[in-house]
Amino acid sequence: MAKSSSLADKSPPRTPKKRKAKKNIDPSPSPRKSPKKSVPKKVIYASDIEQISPQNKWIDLQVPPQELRPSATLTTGQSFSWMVVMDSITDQSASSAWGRHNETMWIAPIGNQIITIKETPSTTMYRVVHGDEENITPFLVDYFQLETPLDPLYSKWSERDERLAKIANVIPGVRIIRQDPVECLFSFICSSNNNIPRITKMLSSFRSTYGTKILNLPVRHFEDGELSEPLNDQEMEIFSFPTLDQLQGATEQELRDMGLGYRADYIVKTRDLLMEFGGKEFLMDLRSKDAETVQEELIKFRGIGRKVADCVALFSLDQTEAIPVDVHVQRIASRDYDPTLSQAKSLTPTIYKRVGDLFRDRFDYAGWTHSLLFVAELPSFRDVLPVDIVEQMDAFKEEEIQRKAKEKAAKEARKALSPKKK
DNA sequence: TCCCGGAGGTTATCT
DNA sequence: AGATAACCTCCGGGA
Repeated sequence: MAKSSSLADKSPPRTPKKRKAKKNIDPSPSPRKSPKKSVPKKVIYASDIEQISPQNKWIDLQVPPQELRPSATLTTGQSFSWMVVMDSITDQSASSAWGRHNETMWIAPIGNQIITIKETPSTTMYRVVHGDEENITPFLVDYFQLETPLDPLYSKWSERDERLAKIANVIPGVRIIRQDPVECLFSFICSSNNNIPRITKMLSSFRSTYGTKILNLPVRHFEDGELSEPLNDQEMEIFSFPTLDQLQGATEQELRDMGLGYRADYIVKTRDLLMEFGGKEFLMDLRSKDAETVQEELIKFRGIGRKVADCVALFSLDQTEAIPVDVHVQRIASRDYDPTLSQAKSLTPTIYKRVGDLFRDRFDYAGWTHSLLFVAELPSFRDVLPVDIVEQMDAFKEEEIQRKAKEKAAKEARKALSPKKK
């Protein structure tokens, strides 16, 4: 029986081109890579933002820390839209929200609005910086899924897992955000084999190339603890995330030139297939489908494997049991639930499911649980965790280094022994 | 200074 | 089913 499916017919086998022999074929060897001349960091400063649409007041979402902590929710890598707003000089502001929990203020374009969020000790506030104030509260209640009480989930998880209980105790309010599926889909295609700073950069140029300009935000320089005056000559342009329609003209070459790399091809093909399937509506309909169907449908898109599919499912399609398994999640599972997992050579489909099941078997809303455990691993949360938890993490990390070194040595030895086979 | 491997994966090919 | 190489690009650590 022919092994080629109709899908395979459409995508010709990749030409077995070999890797380019030469490594650095960069045509322009970066004229002068200015040697670490400390570039002043551009920051968004709170008092500058306050002056935009001053008639719009801060509104209290009336949600206690146990139910929502933006500092632990916007920093987990589930959304690439939120930017840190610096609200004091002591704040060592980063430009992206990734991995930071000491911040208290953020700003993001959501749809065609720009919203800023402020975390206080007792609640979370928001202010509409740009756009219609109407109905933003219900929108944010939906966005943060506040109708799903988090505290009872924390309690149930904690009963089930002593270690998690210790973490839950010190990291309240980690939630899954309910994002726009189209944005989520394209964003996570960009995340493959990639790191957060670069993903953020790629998406930023993606937005500015195809999205709609919403507003200019004033920026300042921050260097050596000094904050400059607002830079009148440069502002940060904020764009909406492009709609499917706005992406119609995008070509692979164009996307490559933007620095998306081989993902350029994925974006174009996914756009086309999504149009064929019915566009955004197709994705919205998946919200009411079961987990397997959602996986199955998402994996049909180019550039979307299990991991990315589960990201999209969890972060935008209401699939509360979806667990995006990456090397980090596998580490957690291996360390805390099933040591035999460390034997696994690679993240095969079987292992992938096994890892996810370890969470799903223990916890309701396992995708949400995994997020809390994932957050706990971020370096910036070390100082709030109990000592024994941190020690255990470090010990395992050390073990892992040893194991890897051993594996590497064994591999080298094998290679040296085996007669070079071409 | 240069070079290499890894970074929150996916795809195709080969056992 | 599992293992492996290739893939854009950027960046930090080791030689």
